Amino acid sequence: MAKYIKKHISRLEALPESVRQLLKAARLKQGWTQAELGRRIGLPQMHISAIETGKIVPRFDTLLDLARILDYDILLVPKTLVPVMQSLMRNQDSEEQRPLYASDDEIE
Amino acid sequence: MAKYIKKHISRLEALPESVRQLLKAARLKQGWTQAELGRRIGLPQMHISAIETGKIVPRFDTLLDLARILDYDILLVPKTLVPVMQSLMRNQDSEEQRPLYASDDEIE
DNA sequence: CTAAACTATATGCTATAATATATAACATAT
DNA sequence: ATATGTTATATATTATAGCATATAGTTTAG
Repeated sequence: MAKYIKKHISRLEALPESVRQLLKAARLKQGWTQAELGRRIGLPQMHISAIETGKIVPRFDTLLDLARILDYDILLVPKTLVPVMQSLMRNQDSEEQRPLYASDDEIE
Repeated sequence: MAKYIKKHISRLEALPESVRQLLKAARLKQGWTQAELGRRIGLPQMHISAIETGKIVPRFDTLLDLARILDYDILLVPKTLVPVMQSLMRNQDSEEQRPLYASDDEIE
């Protein structure tokens, strides 16, 4: 049976820049402060700051809470469909505002 | 300044069932055991099991590693686009196989 | 310029993801 | 039925997300 290779070397890296930018932009679009956003999902202001500045990588459920309160959702999609989805987001972009897609740049 | 409300009551719940089903299905599609999958991203078999069975909620970067090695990606998308994306995934579904989209059921 | 609002950083603590190892439970094949 | 491969559970430790509070910077409004 194959053993894992890495020995206690954390895989941890910061959230992708694009994700953090998007979260911040979405928060500002709602006109919320970090404290106001945190209040809505039960996180202290300090934590929102840490996430936006890349100090920590949130758990998946935390990111999902954040996304949803900010009118986003998180989808697991087959790689083959990613380009199509990106163009969809860029189009909506034209008629609205933001560079709305994320998770494009590498996390490592 | 508004204070957060919840006092140390964890927001933690299991990963959405649909996400866990998808991860497992994608792993099996590749013909990988939990140990083999874990080896590829540096996680012990036990951890893969815990994620698939909903014992833990992984960090975002962990889920991203998992998704990508399984030929998926994670997108943050505006809620307004979710229905379109879902139908896109269902269509590809017809010509391929899985109910490919996730994060639809609630986490709380 | 000063005050107020907001954001980033600091410290200590708690909960839990992640690491490591072992083994029980389950499935599959011979 | 037993050996083999696979998955789930158990225990212990370490790393870090998250909680709570305080405060130092930074930005914005008057």
